[in-house]
Amino acid sequence: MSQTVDRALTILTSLGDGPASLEQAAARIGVHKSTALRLLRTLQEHGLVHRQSDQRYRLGGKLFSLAQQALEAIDVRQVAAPFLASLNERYGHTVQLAVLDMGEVLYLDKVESRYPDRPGTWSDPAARIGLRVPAVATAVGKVLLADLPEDQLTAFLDVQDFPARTSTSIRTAEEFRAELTGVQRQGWAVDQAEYQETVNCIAAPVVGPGGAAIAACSISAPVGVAPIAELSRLLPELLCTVEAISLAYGGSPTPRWCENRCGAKHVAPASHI
Amino acid sequence: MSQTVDRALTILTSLGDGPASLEQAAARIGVHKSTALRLLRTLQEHGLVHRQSDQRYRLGGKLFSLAQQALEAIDVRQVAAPFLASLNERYGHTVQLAVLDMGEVLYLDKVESRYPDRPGTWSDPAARIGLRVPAVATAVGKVLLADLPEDQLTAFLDVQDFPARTSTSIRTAEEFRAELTGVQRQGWAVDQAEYQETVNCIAAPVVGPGGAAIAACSISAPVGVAPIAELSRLLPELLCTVEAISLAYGGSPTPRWCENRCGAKHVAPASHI
DNA sequence: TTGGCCATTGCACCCTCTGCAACGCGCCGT
DNA sequence: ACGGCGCGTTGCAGAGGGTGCAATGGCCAA
Repeated sequence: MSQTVDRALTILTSLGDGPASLEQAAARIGVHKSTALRLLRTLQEHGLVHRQSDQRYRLGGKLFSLAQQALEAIDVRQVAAPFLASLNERYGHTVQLAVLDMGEVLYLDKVESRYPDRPGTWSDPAARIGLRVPAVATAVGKVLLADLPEDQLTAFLDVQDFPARTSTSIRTAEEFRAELTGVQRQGWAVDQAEYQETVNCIAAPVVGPGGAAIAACSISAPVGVAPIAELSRLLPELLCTVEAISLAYGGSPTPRWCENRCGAKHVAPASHI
Repeated sequence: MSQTVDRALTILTSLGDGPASLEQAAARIGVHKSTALRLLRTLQEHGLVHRQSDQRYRLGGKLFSLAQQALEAIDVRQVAAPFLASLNERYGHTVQLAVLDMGEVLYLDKVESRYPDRPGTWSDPAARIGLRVPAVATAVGKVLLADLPEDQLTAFLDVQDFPARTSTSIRTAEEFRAELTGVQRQGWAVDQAEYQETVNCIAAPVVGPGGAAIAACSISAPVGVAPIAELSRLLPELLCTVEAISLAYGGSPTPRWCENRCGAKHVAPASHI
């Protein structure tokens, strides 16, 4: 829409691939050096890029504060937090909250499993708050995609490829559509080691006031800790939790496309004030 | 430098204060609605802002990936990580790595204390990776400011105020300059509950190839766990650690302004591959 | 010292950004 | 139901500002 800003943001994004000199940065987006210089200067003034001692540019520290503020602005997260904690406390598995953002799954919150196989900090690449993962290979992704209107879903699947991440990965758009149909019928989704060979996952949608799935909540565990059959036993609990979150958020208890779903009694969140 | 980009980034920053409608966003930076619309659209195309269901704009999910990439691009962090872990393992206190960014201290890494008084996750507001705190009230800040060239330091102190955060906070620029002189002489800094009433801290600089302090490493502990005298006993260990990090990073063992400093033997980092 | 490389600056052209005004749309009150 | 109101959106003409070229400056290595 705005060429100048577009170029500046393209440079910013390109710096995500690693630091770059002025010439490199200019070459990456195909503009003259002097143009890139002005854009980078402006980005630098705002702290979004940083000039290191070797004069190369890299992403700046302001991004941390913005990311933090972005997280705080997403209010589903606030509402869901105590429910996630409660779910984690009861079974000890990893509980996550995610949304769909620009065609990818974006993790908003995470309560770490009790069996400490991974530190679970920022630097943990496995699953981190703010992490983006492909939607088609995860249970939360299926749940969120199942809520998309038909035209958006079609547009999305058209540009999507289905790499064989694991032996159980879904490999075609047709297969995935069939999977989504099942998700819509039952109101939840499962990921049987489709993204990571060693991790199973079940997910269900958080429904907002408009009846749309605004987020998804998942329980995941290493296959060694909980095989899919055992994880499935927690399904009623997960469904109760997402219903409770949905109601707390002012939404409907079930997504508009869900035809039937187990209706267990609601579980109050742990007493977090 | 570039008016258009500057306005776009100003809008972006202003969204950190909370979601805003188009008119509000336009008013915040004092431009016409249509101008703000185009800027916001461009930001939105790049995922830096998100338009929520009530049509208001808020910070977008792309910021998470950028923040993550920004963290990875800072290579001091990679180099220092095993040393920090080692230091934490030996004494159990919180160990942090920080840099100076836009006149503020920016925490790059943190190894949590073993005494679990705080969860220490993203949502922990006390001290988080990516958190920014005022430089004049922290030990790491003193160490990093002590390395600044005189003119930059003067410019910095001119616009700096010294609020009384705690009873021991430094209150004037003169007092702070005196403190810095001491820091330069001894090569390390201390924070005796100057930022938070209950937390003491010692810090020392990581020195880069150019002889400048590129980062600072600190050990901190609640006053109840370790009074300042006890914390000071860890000073030799801290100094050894920053020397080792500096050498691993290709820098000098001591900062260019450090006149004398205890020279204990280097400690190898824990065997992280 | 010299050469090359890269960041930086000055400048003229003209692209594109801007603000205005008109329009569309949903909401609320009468 | 109607009309007014508030807000987002669009088209357009003018000019402010962005762009690329070319020249300068500074740094490092040969």
